[in-house]
Amino acid sequence: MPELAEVETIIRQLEKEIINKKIEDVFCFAPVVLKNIPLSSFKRDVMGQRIKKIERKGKNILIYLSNELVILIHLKLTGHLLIGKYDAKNNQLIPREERLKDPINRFIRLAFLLNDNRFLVLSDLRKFAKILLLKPEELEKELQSIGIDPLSNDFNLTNFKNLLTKKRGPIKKFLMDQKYISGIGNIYSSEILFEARIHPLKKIEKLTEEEIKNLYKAIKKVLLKAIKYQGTSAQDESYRNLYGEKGGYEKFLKVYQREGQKCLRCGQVIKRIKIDNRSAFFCPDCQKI
DNA sequence: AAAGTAACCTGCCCGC
DNA sequence: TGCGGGCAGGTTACTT
Repeated sequence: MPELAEVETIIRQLEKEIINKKIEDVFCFAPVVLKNIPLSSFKRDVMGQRIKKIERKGKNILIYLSNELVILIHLKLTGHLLIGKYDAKNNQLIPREERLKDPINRFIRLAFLLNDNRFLVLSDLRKFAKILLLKPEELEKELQSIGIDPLSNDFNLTNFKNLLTKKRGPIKKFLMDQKYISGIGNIYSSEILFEARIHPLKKIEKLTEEEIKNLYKAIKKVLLKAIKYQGTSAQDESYRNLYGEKGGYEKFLKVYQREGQKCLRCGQVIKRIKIDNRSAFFCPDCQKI
């Protein structure tokens, strides 16, 4: 579900909504989401703590607590973080029957009750999402293999070129590999390569100077615009922001999920191929191999 | 060491 | 109508 733009949108909304709130209670309906700690310990360590800081590392959401512990949430493919879905009258999570009718809320796996009587909820159809509770040193270890953030100041053309020398093979694989650059997934890798006019199978070692520069610019351009429009909800039950709203970037997608449709730049038919078992969308005319 | 594959799960859609 | 196969935004563990 979420890539950098979607997680960044959620982070900004979380900062608005839950900073300094206290976690009063935790309800878990699928303990499988807690990957490194039993529910009972998680509740013990988290209840009564205040939320001090929210951060994004790649696609990871970090919630810093007043007792120095950090909740790490990764939404994987179908996770949603939602706020405020609760039964105000009874001051509880909306009843199960009601939840199951709602396409997003029917998959609630874990809920935090906050001291403003709202719930922060993790919904996740496929149960791939993970929640970890970490000490600072554990967090550091957990994040050590996460690559540079493409929005950070350190992500400049020189550093980008250096990274490219560390890997060979299809450029799309490189863009999606979180240990080099963090935050780019299947949607934006296709969109970035279209913007840069580079074929997704183009080998890193065959990229020209100009292509590298174009790719660098395309990464920033596409991601910033995607954040501006609060991410992409490509399918019906896909990404939602903290308030359950869809993203606004779908209407700007040029190739992703446009197989068989005409390229908006040249009219050629958009193709889909498999790279590393993931769909890659591209224009065979605009994007050079 | 890099590359491929299965696995984690659930639901939907398509064709037969 | 039912069933099987393929598909889906991500990552990791295991095998070649």
